[in-house]
Amino acid sequence: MKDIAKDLGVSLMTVSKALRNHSDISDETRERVLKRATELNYQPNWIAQSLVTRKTFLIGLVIPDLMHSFFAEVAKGIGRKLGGMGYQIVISNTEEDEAREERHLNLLIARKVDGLIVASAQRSGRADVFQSLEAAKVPYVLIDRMLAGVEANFVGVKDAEVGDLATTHLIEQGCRRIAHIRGPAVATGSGRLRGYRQALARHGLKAPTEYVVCGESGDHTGYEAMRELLLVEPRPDGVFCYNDPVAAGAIKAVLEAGLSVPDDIAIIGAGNVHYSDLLRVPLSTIDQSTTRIGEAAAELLSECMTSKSALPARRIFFTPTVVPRDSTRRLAR
Amino acid sequence: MKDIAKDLGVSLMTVSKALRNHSDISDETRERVLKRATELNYQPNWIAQSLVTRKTFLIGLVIPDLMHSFFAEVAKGIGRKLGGMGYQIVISNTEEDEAREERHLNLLIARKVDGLIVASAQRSGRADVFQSLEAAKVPYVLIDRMLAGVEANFVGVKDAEVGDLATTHLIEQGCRRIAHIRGPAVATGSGRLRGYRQALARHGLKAPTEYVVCGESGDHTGYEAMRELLLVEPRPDGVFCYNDPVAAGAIKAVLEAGLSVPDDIAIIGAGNVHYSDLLRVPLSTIDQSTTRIGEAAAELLSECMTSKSALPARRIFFTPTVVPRDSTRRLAR
DNA sequence: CTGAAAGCGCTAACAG
DNA sequence: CTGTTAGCGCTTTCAG
Repeated sequence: MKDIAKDLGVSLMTVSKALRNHSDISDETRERVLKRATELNYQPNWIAQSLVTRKTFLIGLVIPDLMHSFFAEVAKGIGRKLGGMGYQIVISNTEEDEAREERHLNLLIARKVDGLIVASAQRSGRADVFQSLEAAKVPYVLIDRMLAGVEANFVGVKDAEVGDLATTHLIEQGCRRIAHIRGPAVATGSGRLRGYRQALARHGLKAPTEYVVCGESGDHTGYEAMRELLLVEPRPDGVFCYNDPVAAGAIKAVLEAGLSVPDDIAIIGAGNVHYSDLLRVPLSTIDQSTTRIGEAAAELLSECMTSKSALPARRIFFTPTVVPRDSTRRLAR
Repeated sequence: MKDIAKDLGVSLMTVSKALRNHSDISDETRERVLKRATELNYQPNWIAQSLVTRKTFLIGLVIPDLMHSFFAEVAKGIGRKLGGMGYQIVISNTEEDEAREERHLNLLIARKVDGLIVASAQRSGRADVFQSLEAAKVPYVLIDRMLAGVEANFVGVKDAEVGDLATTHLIEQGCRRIAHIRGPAVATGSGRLRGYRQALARHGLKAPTEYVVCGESGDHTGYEAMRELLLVEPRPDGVFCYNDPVAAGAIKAVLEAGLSVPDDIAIIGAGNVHYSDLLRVPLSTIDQSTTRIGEAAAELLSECMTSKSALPARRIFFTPTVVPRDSTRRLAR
């Protein structure tokens, strides 16, 4: 900028204004400045700019697992929406680790991101991290995983509803001994479990405690958990899995044991990841409007960032729906 | 910082030095500063810091598709390695669009990232974008997709080798009419095609031009391409697909047509994405050491960023290997 | 060991 | 319409 100003015999300010086409600059001057700028291949320094404007055009995206299609899809939706508005995304993969998440969140604050979108790995209760967010006045929106006791913007589905829907679907397909491979102790994990129990209760079904086993989040854990479940007597005839990757692993275990999906054991997941339809047995699942979650979160955040006064927290819930495929298609009833 | 200095009756400089535990500060002063800093919950402002030190601890990661497991896995490897060194990753999803990539690259430069890792969507030849990188002196390393005519750091595999390996595997399994669903016109796409042709030639096999059809990169395109291929006479008995998602889509199309994989048509992909084993038919594929690509790229970049003098460009090639699974397991022969 | 001066590259606010 | 002044929050350099 200094060079341009010198070359053109104008002041630094004139250049600055011309470059951002500020109103009060003559067309002629603006032209000259712009011309010289491209000649010199001038690149504005965002750092300096950020320092004075207090705006970085950086959004922090904190998620537990990039490899999980669900989050990758959400990330894509966010990137598209926010990218169009000139923001860039700094991503942080917490690998489902609370301490790591806290560290990264603080780094992002120190970096002065304009906003934050978080699918938190915090186990229920531990919400102190978000205190610092409030203190730092960084607008943020939670996605997918609600945090008990945090009054914050949220976009996602009601977890119990997902569990209820999935379990009810299995019951309608004629399953009577329904097991659940549960997820981590975050809101989604415990909410889906609650929904599962609720659906069973409503239909007067009981499940022994061994019918709820612990997966975590990946296909590998689904496989292991299912093998465990296969040893339980009486053997379940339906399994609701925490998410689609877990369900995919579970299907593998069932088939390996020489049993059929869905005839011996019906399986349903949650999340409707894009490759569910291509699995060993096309997977029935619960759709959560993944892409729209990302987009809605982006929009909500953008409103928070634009508005001068702090807006009241809003919660946007999408309605989950059953996507029936072969893995629960039972002829019998 | 100003507050701390005032409270303690020392100068701003003393605080600054104490905070970064610079050598020449008495232990006592340091203690006092640190104590007061935590009391006030002081958070350093990285922007101001970056402006003067010319270091942002930000790495740009430019990839064509976050949803593709391959890139998600690479991203994870990079994040883990570089995250441990204090860097954060700003990600940019180009969606295989050259113009978009160019725009994002320039944004990242303006943002003064310390380094760049790029799986470029540039079609062969168009390498002018990377001129600006050189001009801006941002260290960068290319991954997965080499760029003709760009003398740059690279980490990945030799594309022709992948194509050759896959095709040869099909031949060894007894296939004689081998088709190829090719990828986009980037290095990986054309390299794999070259390898396919090379393997056919070596074994004295011919393939009519209709045996090479165009997919792009996703499972949907694989499905469409395969349907097209099923109409060709004589029908192929083996198909090498650009990547695993494409192969997954292709399998779906074959099964839908009432044919068997691998008996009627054997199928092999490339990339060894983590769910390959869970597909309709467990997918044979070519492993490219995905995670190690990410890690190696991160290490290479970190060396470039650390070294004061510009290092000569290095190229790291991993050796691709066949991962045989059911989709090519033919009893015959 | 501590501090004063100067400045990173840019912009807000106001004066000419 | 153009320019001056005064910083943003921090670090580097060099003198006490």
